[in-house]
Amino acid sequence: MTTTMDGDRSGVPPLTKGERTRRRIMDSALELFGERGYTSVSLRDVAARAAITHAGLLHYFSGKDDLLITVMIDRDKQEIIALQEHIEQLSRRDGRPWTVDDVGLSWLVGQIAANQRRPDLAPLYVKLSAEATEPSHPAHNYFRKRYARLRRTLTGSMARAFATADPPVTGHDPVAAAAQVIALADGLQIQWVLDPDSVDMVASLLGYLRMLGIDPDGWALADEAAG
Amino acid sequence: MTTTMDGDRSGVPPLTKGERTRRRIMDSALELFGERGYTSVSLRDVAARAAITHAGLLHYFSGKDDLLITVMIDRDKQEIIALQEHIEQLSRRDGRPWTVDDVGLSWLVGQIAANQRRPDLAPLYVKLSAEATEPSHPAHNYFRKRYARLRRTLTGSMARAFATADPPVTGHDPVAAAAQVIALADGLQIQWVLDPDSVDMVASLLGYLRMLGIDPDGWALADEAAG
DNA sequence: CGCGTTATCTACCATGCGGTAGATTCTACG
DNA sequence: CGTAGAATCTACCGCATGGTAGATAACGCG
Repeated sequence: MTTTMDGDRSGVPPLTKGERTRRRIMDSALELFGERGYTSVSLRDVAARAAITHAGLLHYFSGKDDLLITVMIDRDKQEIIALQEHIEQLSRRDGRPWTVDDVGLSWLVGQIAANQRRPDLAPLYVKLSAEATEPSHPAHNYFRKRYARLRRTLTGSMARAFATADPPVTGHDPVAAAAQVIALADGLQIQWVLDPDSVDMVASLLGYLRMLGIDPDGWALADEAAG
Repeated sequence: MTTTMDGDRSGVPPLTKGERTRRRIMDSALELFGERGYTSVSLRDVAARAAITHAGLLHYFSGKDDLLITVMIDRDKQEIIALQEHIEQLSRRDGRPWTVDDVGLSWLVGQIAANQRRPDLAPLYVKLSAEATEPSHPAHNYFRKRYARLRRTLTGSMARAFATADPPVTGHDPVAAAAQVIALADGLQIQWVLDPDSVDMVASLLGYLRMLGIDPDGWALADEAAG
């Protein structure tokens, strides 16, 4: 259900047994949190999916909260790595150094497209970000920071897209547009997860960007999934 | 914390004791679900806020699920009534029969504005709609229907707004635009609930509508709250 | 006022929870 | 191959949960 046990790539880090188990736990946790949210998933649930006892799980994580934030931060790292690799790949292909500002928007759309095809992560973020709204939630601060970071990054991308559009876009505020495109992506995912036929997330996002004066038609949408 | 006990309006239905208790329970439930979501609120929590025992609560509702959907459907009824009253009031004022299509969009914006001022309902819908994403959730079907209804209603409003705009808007699909404006409202609320200073929901919504070619400047935004 | 109905309480149940303690099995390295 | 240390298990704790049973208290109508 998660990953095969012996899929070790040629030799470099032989990955001790404990590390493998830890990974298995984190994979299971990510799946289950996506399926049913944080609060209603028990440590025993996660442990069972990882073929372990819940006491065994607690050998690796100090508690349920620890498991959650560890998993989320790990997701972030993978996301950032994937984005950087994508940028490097593009730069190599075009013999030109692309930046985050250049590819941020197309990356966002690519992520949504990936979610729409292999629907694992969308429910995770939909459920968790809503739960984490409560200040006492263990992931509250994580999500505040995540959204702040996302807005910052996309503000840069938006400004860049405005500047390089043909004709250049002058009437819109990149800060507001960044928050708006994030909101749109989130809201679309809610409707889509509730009823996948009700809405075409990618088309809607691209339409929105075109409305802003940005032309996404030439984008090579990042096709690979996120991690 | 909820309503005062003797706020009975002049006489018509003297409201039996049981009915009053039932109302008190529903009010408490709505508050708590908004504060902490459905799953993590216990019947004892709700009962305590309603100054009753959890067993006493179960005299009125057959179970936790029953309580949830009863409360949500009740909210819907109040929402619809408030909308109709708003329409009638406008029609009386202008001596002209307004319809839902005429006021739908301004109503939506008014609701968001109300949420932004008195932040009770926004967290409720943010948390519940995310939880209800899971098909086994007791409110899953409720939310599917709610969103479908919302899209239908706003599609009409959108078409009307496009037609009556100056100049009339031709390039946009009312169906897609309806889903988009709902998504935008939802997504903005997530960011706003997480960090109220991060985003101006009303300004963002109005900006979006203007971008569509709709001019909301003349709207008399519905100022009163919803329930 | 009397009394049936309704509302509410106390007490209980089985279940599942997060977390801990300590015994036991397995791993991997010298 | 032996053994220290890591990994994992069994067993338990206290607590909260949703729900039930039945006794008791309050209401409100005749």
